[in-house]
Amino acid sequence: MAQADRAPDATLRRFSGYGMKRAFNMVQSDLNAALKPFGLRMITFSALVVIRDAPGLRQARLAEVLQMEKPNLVALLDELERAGLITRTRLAEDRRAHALDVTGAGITLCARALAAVDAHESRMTEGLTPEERAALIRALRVIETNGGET
Amino acid sequence: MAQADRAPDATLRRFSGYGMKRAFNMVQSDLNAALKPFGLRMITFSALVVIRDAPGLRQARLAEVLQMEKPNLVALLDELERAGLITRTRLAEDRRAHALDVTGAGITLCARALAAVDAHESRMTEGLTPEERAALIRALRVIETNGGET
DNA sequence: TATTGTTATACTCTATAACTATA
DNA sequence: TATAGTTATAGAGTATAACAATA
Repeated sequence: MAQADRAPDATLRRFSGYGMKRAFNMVQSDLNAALKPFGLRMITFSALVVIRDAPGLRQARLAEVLQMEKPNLVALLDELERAGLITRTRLAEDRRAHALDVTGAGITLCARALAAVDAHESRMTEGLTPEERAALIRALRVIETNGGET
Repeated sequence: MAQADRAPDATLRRFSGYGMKRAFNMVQSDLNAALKPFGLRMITFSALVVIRDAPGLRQARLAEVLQMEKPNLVALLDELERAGLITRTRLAEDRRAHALDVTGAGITLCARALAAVDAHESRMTEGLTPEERAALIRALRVIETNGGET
């Protein structure tokens, strides 16, 4: 009878990682749906925002910031470049490197996508107070930092 | 000068989903490392725990609980069965269905793996008070629920 | 007809090795 | 010799269609 009342995943619910995976699955599908009208995915959106906020940065640095391997960045940037949202410019001071910059069209799209992602964030955190949302983001950062120390 | 002080991903840091992805990446790699000595991965561990806590449940139900597609469960259960941790038994009342159960060896391994995952959880949430950890889990559940309503 | 478990398959994400051109 | 970007490739994880056995 205690057994019947217990959710089958009650043991797993005690772990923050389980809740994170399930919550993130929801976030991911809602976010990708929100970005689809702009021709963006979660990862291309992230790259676009970072390049906009750090004009001229190199690919190796972008890979570092977004915690991805350089090879996986290539197709992604090809995609953004083909869409006319960013440019790759060979640097005069080091002709191996490319400077990344957002085009005018990219800046416009980035701003509109950001508004859509703000709406997505509001949807997903509905029911949380601003303080609870801030505490969530802080707690996630603590976990990220703890993991990075390994 | 304001620009120089700003992290390249400061705009993204305002979104809980970004923090969730980064935190979860850390959780996932630490957890998989913690489970490796037991021959388990995150997903096989989760399945093992759920089967232990809900003996006799069917594959379709397990897929539902773990939010995965039935075809993806097959290889996973083959793996647990080959390792001697679970059994699949044809049901007399519905010979299409399989009842899933954990073996004695499975129960022992499950208990030991759970202790390792508890230690992992402590590592990852170090620096958070018990109240902050509870609030994190609650906030993640709110987000999961908000997503499910879409 | 519908459902359980299964097979086959494809698509995304991620990780590594090795190449090229520059330094 | 080392580094930036690239190519090729392989492994997870995940999603869908369709099948055999059973209801």
